[in-house]
Amino acid sequence: MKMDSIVDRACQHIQEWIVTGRFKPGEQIKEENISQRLEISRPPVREALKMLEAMGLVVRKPRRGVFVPLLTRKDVWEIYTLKATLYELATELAMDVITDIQVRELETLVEKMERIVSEDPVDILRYQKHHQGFHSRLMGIAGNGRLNAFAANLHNQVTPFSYKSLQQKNHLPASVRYHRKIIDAIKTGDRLSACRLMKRHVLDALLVFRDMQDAVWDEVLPASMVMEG
Amino acid sequence: MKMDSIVDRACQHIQEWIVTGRFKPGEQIKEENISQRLEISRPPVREALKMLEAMGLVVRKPRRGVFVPLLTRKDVWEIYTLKATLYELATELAMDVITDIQVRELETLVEKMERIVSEDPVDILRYQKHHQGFHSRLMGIAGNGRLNAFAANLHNQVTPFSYKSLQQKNHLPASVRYHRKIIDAIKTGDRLSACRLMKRHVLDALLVFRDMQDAVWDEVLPASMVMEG
DNA sequence: CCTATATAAATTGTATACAATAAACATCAG
DNA sequence: CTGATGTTTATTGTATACAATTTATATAGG
Repeated sequence: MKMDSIVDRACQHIQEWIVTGRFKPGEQIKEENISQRLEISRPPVREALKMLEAMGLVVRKPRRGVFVPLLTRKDVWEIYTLKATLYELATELAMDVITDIQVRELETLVEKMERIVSEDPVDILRYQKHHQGFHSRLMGIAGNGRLNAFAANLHNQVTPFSYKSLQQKNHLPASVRYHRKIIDAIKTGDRLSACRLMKRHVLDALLVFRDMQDAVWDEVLPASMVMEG
Repeated sequence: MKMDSIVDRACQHIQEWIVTGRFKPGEQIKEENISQRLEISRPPVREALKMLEAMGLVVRKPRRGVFVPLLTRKDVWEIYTLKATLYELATELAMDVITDIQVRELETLVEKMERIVSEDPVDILRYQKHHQGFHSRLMGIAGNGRLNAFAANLHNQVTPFSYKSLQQKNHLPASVRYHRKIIDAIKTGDRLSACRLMKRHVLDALLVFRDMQDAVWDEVLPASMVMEG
């Protein structure tokens, strides 16, 4: 049963709207707009926006309003540098406690990813689903709640920008190869390789960004893109 | 000039009161208490508490109120595991861009720490000041704002618990030795050693925690303990 | 025709007021 | 005397109302 307060629900909704692109980078988020959309009054909306502000998912210009952040190249660098190290740590922690069954579950996901990429046409949404499943499952095995929450938060901060690049399916083969290597390293207990591969996999997304300098953000993402943390 | 909103000021004040132990772990933070102490009304206080909730500096029990978290052993493990990796990353990033002058500045701080530890009695507060100065300066050189903010946040989460252990001055010699080794590794450009030493230095604090299982949290810290981020 | 200023509209920032829920206490039955 | 139940009180949750500031627009002057 969901007994969240209306503030937490508002927070979830706004976050989803930001991450999925219904609110686009640079766009202003007006309190009254949200309050009548959610049929609540303004104070809870303000509290929700303050939470998102603390999470870095919106920025506040004093006396002007709150806006979806426009990430600079440095922002993207900051986020991916952190994300890479965090996922590396998750891999390290997970390998300390992972069971054979869990390894098999991860490999099953990788096999699904491989199958989807080999098909034509490539079902990107299904690939994304399994890709996210792989990483979120690994995070769960790592068992560090704060690590998980922060990594998910960083993910949400860049998703509105990275979605278009993910559609460029020319990067998928490289992605799936990384996951094959990672799961093989995990299977053989090669911690160092697994960690290094994971780090490089995340960092590779930075290269993807370089190609789409000034893309247009008019796409709307499916709700499944939002990471709960 | 500080033109923060009263919400941000309230947030700062409450955070300081938590980190310095004026609000103790487990204690309830009542909205009206804060509002009359700061001579503002309750809505801004609520917004400030929501920010702190998003930061993990307070926990909310629905319809009960907000409380200063009581960290479990797992919480402490989560925080220090993350903090160690984050400081390791900061060292790595800093070494990519650090100048000779900045290295000298860091070494000066280490020398001051060495001098203070060799004195009798040991001025722990002055030691702490330089110790924090060393790490925050290194973070600044690393140049990743999100890394800095998150590391500071983790630091603030454990400070109310670690303060008493820091008073146990038997750990200081080991601490200062670590910093000497770290700065030497930085001077010689030995990245791997510098990073490993930094990581182990942070993780060492976990051992300190083991000694103070069920300490009493009746101390009040100086305001200088609060990390701005 | 362009620019600057003044006025009006819209939006955020803050306070006051009310409703709902949970904890504390007292009262009464066993 | 102990335990349960009802009442009271305190605190959070939510809504409404008002103040302050900024931006957009319109008008007047150069």
